[in-house]
Amino acid sequence: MTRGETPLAGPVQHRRHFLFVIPSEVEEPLAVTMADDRKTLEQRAQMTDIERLRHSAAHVLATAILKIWPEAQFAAGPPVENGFYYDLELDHRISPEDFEKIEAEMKKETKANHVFERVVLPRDEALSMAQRGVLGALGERPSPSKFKLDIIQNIPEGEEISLYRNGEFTDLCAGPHVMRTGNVGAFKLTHVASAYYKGDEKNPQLQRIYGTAFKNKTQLDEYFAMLEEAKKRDHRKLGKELELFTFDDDVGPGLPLWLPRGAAIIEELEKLAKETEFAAGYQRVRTTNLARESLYLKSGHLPYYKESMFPPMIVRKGEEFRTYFENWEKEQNRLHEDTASIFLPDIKDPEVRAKIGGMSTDEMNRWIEQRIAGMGQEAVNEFNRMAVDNFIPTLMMGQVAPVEDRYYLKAMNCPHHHKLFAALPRSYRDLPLRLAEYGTCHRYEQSGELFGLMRVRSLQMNDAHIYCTPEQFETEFNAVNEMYLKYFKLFGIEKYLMRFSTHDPAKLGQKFVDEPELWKQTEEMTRNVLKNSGINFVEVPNEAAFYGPKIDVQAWSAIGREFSIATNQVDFAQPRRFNLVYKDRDNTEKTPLCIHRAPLGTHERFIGFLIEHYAGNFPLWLAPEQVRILPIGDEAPLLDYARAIQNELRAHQVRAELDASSDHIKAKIANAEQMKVHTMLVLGNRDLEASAVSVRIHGKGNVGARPRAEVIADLLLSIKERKA
RNA sequence: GCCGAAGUAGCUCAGCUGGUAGAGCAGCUGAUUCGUAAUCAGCAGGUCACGGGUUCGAGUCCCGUCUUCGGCUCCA
Repeated sequence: MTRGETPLAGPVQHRRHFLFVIPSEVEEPLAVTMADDRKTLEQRAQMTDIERLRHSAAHVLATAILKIWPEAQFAAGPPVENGFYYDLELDHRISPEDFEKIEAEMKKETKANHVFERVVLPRDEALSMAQRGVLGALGERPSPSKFKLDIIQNIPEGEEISLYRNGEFTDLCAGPHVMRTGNVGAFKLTHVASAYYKGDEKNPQLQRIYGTAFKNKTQLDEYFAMLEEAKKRDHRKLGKELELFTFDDDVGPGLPLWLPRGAAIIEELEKLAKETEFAAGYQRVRTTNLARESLYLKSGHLPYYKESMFPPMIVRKGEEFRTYFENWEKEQNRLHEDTASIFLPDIKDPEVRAKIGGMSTDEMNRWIEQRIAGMGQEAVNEFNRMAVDNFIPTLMMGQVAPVEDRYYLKAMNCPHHHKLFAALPRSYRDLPLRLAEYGTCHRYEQSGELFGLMRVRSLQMNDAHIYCTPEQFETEFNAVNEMYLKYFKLFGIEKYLMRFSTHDPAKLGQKFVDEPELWKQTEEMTRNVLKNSGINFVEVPNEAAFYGPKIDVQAWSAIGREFSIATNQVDFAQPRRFNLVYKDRDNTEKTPLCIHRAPLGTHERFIGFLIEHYAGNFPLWLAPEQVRILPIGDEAPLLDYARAIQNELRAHQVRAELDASSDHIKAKIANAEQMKVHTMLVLGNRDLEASAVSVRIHGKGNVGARPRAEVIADLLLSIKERKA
């Protein structure tokens, strides 16, 4: 798989967070997916105006680069979400310092206002042009346009081949383009990155020059102003400024440490989830962070998911003894055969191993003597000679470190929860059984994938597994979706999308578990639930998990960053792997369905999302510091009054601080505003005399003085109701 | 993991082609007693990410490591 993404059921996903994952039996070949996904000419023609403009800007960029470096080899130059890029091969490493020079050439090209001319031509002619190096070039060149050549060779027979010209520049291109280069009104190169040709690391590595383009300068400026604004909301920046979390090299990459202010947000989310789930009939459970290898063998996560798990902890020195064992096994002599014939079956027999495991050294020696009693004297001598450094450690392997005894940090909670299901005899009366846990999971994300709080190696999910009968499924699934919607409403998440991934009946038994009826049934029910609930969703065929249909929940933060908050999945395979059963009405044992769900995803990602969503201006109930009391001056009676108010608030679990510094009131306010404290209570002698407090709300300013009791009551109500 | 860039005080950053490490904010101390976004002064704060190398001399040049950031098919 590319980029070491775990081979999961379903396609490789970039910057996606997997709630939990079960490997497919058959890894999906990537190449097939690519072939399937090739865009048709018709699809290509469907470009929006801005995409068309940006695609043309990519041609202008190529033109400019060729003016400076005529030998550059171009690959693909599409429009992308916020601009365009062009991939090229060039010995000179283009750096941002080159941008000015390139942009100047681009400017010349747009000033010249060349027409974009489309030419349709036969395949052999296109091939010949590529051979002569004229595609993606300003004219004939000594070496062929190799990427263009490759692209032409991959164009299906019968599909029209076209090229576009602007001035001296000719490029293989399906189009479409704007009329003239002058239509590319305003542009700017933004960054340079690297990319493999066709995204395959076996292919040459190319330089990717990114830029953006707009109709005019005003729109371009607006775009960059928006980017500036977005930067201010970046959760990494705000996380530091607001003292929410930190990373430390000694702790390790991707392992966030939550400062008190950040932990306060976590506490609130936990409280929210616990209340909501309790009301919805969930039960809390707690499971360990570690488990034996055998658990993950049973769940099927090993070896498929191994790459994404931290390497195992091996109890005692199993590896070392195994090496002895391997060396010993390699010995090709009579001794080997004799001893092997006696001891190999012993070593491989778990019962014998367990027996040896309980022996003291003396007992073991006696046992060995008994086992070799039938051998000739010569063999016994030889055996004794090598027993000390070879054979006994080999046996001890069975005693101290069997191969199975490895422990892994858990990467998902489901196997543990399945064990809890299995811990008690279950009847249909126990279902649905909803087990919830804020469990800490560890995943070995690739170093290049780590990204602030969005992609970490230590994470806590607001996880739960619902075990139910097929009859209960629809109600349960609907309830889960209701919960999602409730949360969206609470957090004011307006832009979201649920991607409903279904199976392809043609791939049953390969990509998808061979349960045609269950697939049909659960997909139908899921579809109904989605339709009836008015949820914004799209159906994505052929992208289901191996074991059942799933829903990915995507949301967009205020700065347009996409978040895959959670996946919500149906699973009818894992309960079977774990032999989970309940006794049904008819006294037969049946396997439950399992729904995996985590509406808030992980603390880490969700808080990252919230930081950007609120730009750090959290609503009162979530604010790390809900109230700060700011006395005007530091006279004793005033400070006593301030402390009394703080104590009263704290008694009601309100996160209230007191600024008793010698700063002037203006400075105290500035400090509190900077830390985005939600409510500031300004106290002067006027307030003291009137038993009042002056309320100032972050972002709103002074809202006036009111009686102390009234203000406190309002604060408590607002927190209790989680008002926006 | 791969490619590229970056790492200087708690934070934000300056430090030119190698020549004794700097500012603002935060911190500490003192003064200031101020009614809604920054009162004044003084002090302290650094193994220039880490480890090697070149050099009379390295924050600066070279190599390696770590971390962070931007990317790694939204596809002629």
